[in-house]
Parts: sequence; C-alpha cells; structure tokens
Amino acid sequence: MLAAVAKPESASIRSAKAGTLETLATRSGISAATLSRVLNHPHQVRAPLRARAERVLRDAGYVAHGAARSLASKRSRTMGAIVPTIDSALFAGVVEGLQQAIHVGGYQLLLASSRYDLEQEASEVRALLERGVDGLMLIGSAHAPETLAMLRRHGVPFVTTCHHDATAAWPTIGWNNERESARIADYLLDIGHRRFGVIAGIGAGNDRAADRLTGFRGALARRNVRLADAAVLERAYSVPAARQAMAALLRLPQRPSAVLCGNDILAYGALQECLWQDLRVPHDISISGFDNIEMAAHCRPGITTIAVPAAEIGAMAGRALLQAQQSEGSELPAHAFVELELIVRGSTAPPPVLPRGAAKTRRGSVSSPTQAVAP
Amino acid sequence: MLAAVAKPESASIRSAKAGTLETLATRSGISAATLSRVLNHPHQVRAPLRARAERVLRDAGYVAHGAARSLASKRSRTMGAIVPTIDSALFAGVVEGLQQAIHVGGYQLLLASSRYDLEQEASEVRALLERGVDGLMLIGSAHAPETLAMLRRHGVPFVTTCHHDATAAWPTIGWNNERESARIADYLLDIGHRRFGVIAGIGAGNDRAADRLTGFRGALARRNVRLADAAVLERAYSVPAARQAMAALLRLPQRPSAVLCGNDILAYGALQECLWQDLRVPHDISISGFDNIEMAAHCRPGITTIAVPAAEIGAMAGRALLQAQQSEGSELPAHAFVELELIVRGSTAPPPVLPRGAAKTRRGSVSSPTQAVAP
DNA sequence: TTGAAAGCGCTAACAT
DNA sequence: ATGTTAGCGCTTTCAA
Repeated sequence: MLAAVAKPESASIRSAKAGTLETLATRSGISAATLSRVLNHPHQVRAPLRARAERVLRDAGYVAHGAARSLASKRSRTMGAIVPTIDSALFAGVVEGLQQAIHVGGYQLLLASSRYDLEQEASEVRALLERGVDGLMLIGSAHAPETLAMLRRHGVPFVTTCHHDATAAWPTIGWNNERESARIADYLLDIGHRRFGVIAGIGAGNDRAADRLTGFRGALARRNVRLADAAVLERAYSVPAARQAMAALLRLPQRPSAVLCGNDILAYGALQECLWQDLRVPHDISISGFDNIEMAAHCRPGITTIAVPAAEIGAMAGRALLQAQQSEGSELPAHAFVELELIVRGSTAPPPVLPRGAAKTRRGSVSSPTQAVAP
Repeated sequence: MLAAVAKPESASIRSAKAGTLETLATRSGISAATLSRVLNHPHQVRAPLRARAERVLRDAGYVAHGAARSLASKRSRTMGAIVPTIDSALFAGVVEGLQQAIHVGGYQLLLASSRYDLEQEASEVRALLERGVDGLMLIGSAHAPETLAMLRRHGVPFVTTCHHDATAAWPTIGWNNERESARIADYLLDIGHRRFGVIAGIGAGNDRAADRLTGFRGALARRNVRLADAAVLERAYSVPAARQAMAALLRLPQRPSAVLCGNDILAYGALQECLWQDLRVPHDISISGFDNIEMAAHCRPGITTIAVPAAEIGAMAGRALLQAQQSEGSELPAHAFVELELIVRGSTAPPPVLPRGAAKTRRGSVSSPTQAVAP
C-alpha cells in the first residue's frame, strides 16, 4: 500500500491559515508587537488588551515560528545533550531526568549520541551549536580539544556529568569514579579477598571506565595486593563480551576469588558465565558491578554495586543549565559532588576458606592476607 | 566552589569573531550568496571559487546559524520524536535507531517524552512543531484529537511506530500487537495450558498495551478457554508492580498454570516473585513476556517472548522521514509491517500433569483441556 | 556562474 | 501601555 507521509496540503512549512503574528495583527487590529508581548512578557500588556490578544491567538490556533523567534531573540529554548549511547540504562536515565528538568522551563531537548567516540562527539557538538542550543550537557571529562574550543568560542553554557573534576573550568555534576570504584575494591578486600580479576570497560575515550579501573588498581596497590596484567580485561559493555571475559578469568592458573567489574552489565555477564559453569556465586567467587541498574537488584544473586542516581544527575544538569539562562553572566554553584551508596547484595561474600587450595596458592600458605595473585 | 557555567565572554549568543556570512563576504570579497551556495548547493559554484570559499569558511571556523537558516529555507534539519518514556529498553532502542538513521541525512533529533499521557503528548507535539521539526515520530495509534489536528494543519510528515494500522491516514511502522500477543497465547494453549493469568500493561492511553491484552483475550476465547476477571491485572511497567500482581495471581483459588505478561519487565517481575515463593518456573508455572529486552535472554530461566527489533524500527522510521523530505509531496511506501519472532525460552513449558491437583480443580477432574479457571 | 536585494517571522528598541 | 520600525543571518529569486 502506498500513502503520502502526511504531506502538507500546501508546499509551505506552515499552512496558509495558520497565520503569522503580522497576519493576526492586521486581522485583529492588535499590533504584532503587542501580540508578541502577550506571548513573551504578558504583564507588560494591560489586562483587557491581553485578554483580547489571547483570544485572537487561541482562536487562530497560533503556533509560534521557532526559527524566527530564535533569530530575533537569540535564544532557541532548546538544550542539547550528547551521550555515548541512548541505549543504556544509565544514560537513558540521565537523559530522562534532564529532559524532565528542562521541560519545566519550557525547553526542549536536542539529543545526540557519540558512540563512545570523541571525534563523533565533536561533530555532534558542532551540529547542536549550529542548531543554536542554549545549553549543553556532555558526559565525562574526556573530550576532543576541538570540542572545548568550539564550546569556548560560542560561549554556550555547558556541564559535564557522571564524573567529578574540581579542576575543570566548567561545572561538573557527578562523582569521583576512581574513588567510588576503590570503595568497592576496599569492601572486597575488607571481607578477605586477595585474588582479584577485573573486567573493566574500554578506557580509550571513556574517562569513566578508565577512572574506575584506576580506582580498582589503586585500592589493591594500597593494600599490597598484586593484580596480574592477565587478570585485567577491558571489554565493551555487553553481556556476551563480559561472559567471554569471565570465562578467560576462570581459566587463569590462579583463579580470582573476586571479580571487579566496570559496570553492572559486565557484572551481570560475568555472573551468568559463572552460573553457566556451575560455579556458586558468591560461595565460589564474588562479583561486583557499578551503576545499580534495575537488573542488578533483580537478578539472582543480586549484584553488589554502587548506586548511581541517573535521573537525578540529569535533573541537576538540567537545572544548572536552566539557571545559566537566567543569570546572564552570573556565578553559579558548580562541580556538584554526588555521594554514591555502596549496595551490598548476594553476589559478594568472603572468599572460600581454601583449605584444600594448596595447589592454587603459590607457597601453599593457607592464610596470607597480603598474598597477591600470581601472574 | 563557585564558577560560571561556561559563560560567554560576550553577551551575544555567538562570539564577535565567529562571523556571519555577511562578515566573511566583505572580508573575503566573495558574496554572501556564493558562500551560502557553497554550503548548500556546492555544484552551483565553479570549482576555483568554491575552493576559495571553502577555505574562507574553514579558516574562519564558520558555524552556520541554524535559526537564520531555517527561517530562510523553511527547513530545520531537525526531526522530532515523542516516546512515552526514554527510560525503557524498547524506546531507548527505537530512539537510538532513529537518531542513527537521521544522522546520515544530517538531521538532529529533538526528543520529548509523554509519560504515557496523551495530553502531554499533544503539548510536546506543539512544542516540537514550534521548533520547526521537519518530521516527527510518535509511538502507537492512540493520540489526542488535538495532536492529529495540529499535525494535519502544519503538514509535517510523521509516522507512528510500534504498532500497525493499515487504516491510518499516515504511515505506521511496526507490528500488530493484538495478533502477536495472540500468538504467544496460542503457543501456550498448544503446549497444553488451560488456566491463565494475565499481567497486562495499563491500557488507558496506551494502545499497544490494550491491544496486547485484547490479543490474549481473543486467543483464549477462540479456544473456549475462560479467563476470569480476577485473573487479569493491569499494572505499570515496573518490576515491583509485576511482583505484586503475580503474588495476587498466586493467591487465586484456581492458580493459573501460565501467566501472560504485557511485556518483559512485567514477565521478569512475575518470574522473580515465583522464584521468591519457591515455585519452579516453568515446572510449576509458565510465564511469557513481550519485546525481548536484553534481560529476557539473560535471566534464569530465560523468558519466552516476542522479539521486537527496536533499533531497526527506529531506523525505518528515520529513513521514512528522511525520504519524505526529498520527495516533496510524492508517494511513499507506508504502513511497513514488521514480522516478529516468537522466542521460546525456559520460562514456559507444558503445564504440570496435576495428578494430585484434585483439590485445586473444581470438579476434581484430572484432565479437562478446555476447562477454564474459575473466577 | 556570480552578486545584489528582498524577505523569512519574530523580538526589542524606540517612539508616542 | 501600545504601536512603529529596524533588524536577527540566512537563502533565494532576480539581474547581470
């Protein structure tokens, strides 16, 4: 079956009837300027005239012409956001929160995705700048030099989220990924683990993934726990990739008693692989995640993780951007630091007592808390 | 710490240096018209001049002013999309696919969410129309009359996805929810189930949810299987809501041997509740979903469901919208019908033989295949 | 092929 | 408080 894709009856972008302010002005006797004022600064128009104008507008079914409006007012009433991918529980939550927040200010959201590629991000920034966004939200601290240059030149207010960087020249809204992931590692160390594996996100162009890995490494190093290179795997955030990585870790001569994952997707995949191989989690092996996506709470066992308030982060970004509109050139609280919560679930427990584990321990020692995993 | 949200050094939306075509024209000796042509219709300008113009543009770091451009050309190079919520694996996938598809045409995505509210949707449609979107994607067939009226008046090309309606005056891209859900019900009937429970999405303002429920009902009716009112629950798409619903179903005097769920989130919650109550799935009870979100494949047992190619749906919508731009007023293939696949996983199996189930069967009959669940 | 000129529809000074 | 006027920066006839 063939049908037009809802084609206009007139070639014009707006139907002839729809009318411009000019049209309505001549037709109603109220000047276009007043009509415009009623739309933008209602209290500047005295009540009776305003009421009349409102009726005229409503009766005509008037819909403003955004482009003309932006051109004249230098504001698009549109905010931009660029995320690595929309198809992620974390970023979808952030975007949803952002869009709800700017919505209350009458703003719309121009959304793009960078696919974890900083060049792509730069190109999207340019595209959104061309569309005249009044503000912009980006993810993380790693950006192409060109991105920052364009942003600076245009002077568009922007914030970055899901990380924290007190030294950044712009506001950041989020948490310290390195510190938080160190926290999970510390927790596992505290309950006795000494042999670790890591399934991290791919660090290239992804500061959050890189920082989380750095956090894992740092925490272990501070407790003199060695982490072999072969026990650290970087993988794309997908369940199959994580399963494959976990399978590799399980093949290591010194099987880890705990596997730190860069996010919950990776943790979930790791968990599935263990269950598949009839390993008991957490009895045989502990697994931790990051983000606290819905699945982490609902799978069995639940995944020990760090809870990230995705929607709230987005909402904070939205409010900051909104605020930047009003306070033209004024100072704003920046670098919002978000406290995260460690959520302990069933995927982690103290390591097995390894009584018969002599074969796996280098010196056959049964309890050497600072003993590291061999390469 | 206080810091400006990346405030412009100049009050203007664009830095003084950035330059307009006019500026560049006087500065370079090439007219603004030619510069514009180089940007929009390069082949209309002879190579040498074009090359020079391109250098001028590049050296100046020229970034077009979208509003001015839209005003003059009557095209915004922007597509709109309104989904019930972004924070859903299905819609996130659709949006991601849509944005990738329009990206190849140089279009950006203006995204809004309706929160499953048709009035809200109408308001967002209006906002996007004001922003001058060149095309629009909506979800489903249920829309406020006002929504359709505005769309018609503006003549903006639009498509609706995730449903199929051959009678619609605009293109629809998707599948027949009623038919597909009937398919799942038929499958469960085929393997022997006769006592059903249903956990449906909330049908008000959500044609997909309503259609799926209709499909379940229809399939059972055609096989003369009764479905008690008490065995049909409508719930928001959330795991806790689904768990609560499943708990209610399990309390029914005639416990269902199979529970049809409106989507995978509901199925997942239902599954969790069963596991929680130490029921074996599918041995004691079968559960089915819809959408085939990632979790459905990876939980244990996996959820029997209908696979929806979310990203592909979005991409199809994007391509249709793109096509509508070029073929001004021409005919387009519409009502794309997408075939879905039934994926059988571990959450469904033939019903228990109920040998000792006399207490639960009204007439104590052991095998009455067409016997329905009592109210 | 290129340039000059006329808007696109609105907002914001500027008058009154 | 309201109307008149002058652009906003671009695209697109229209001339040359």
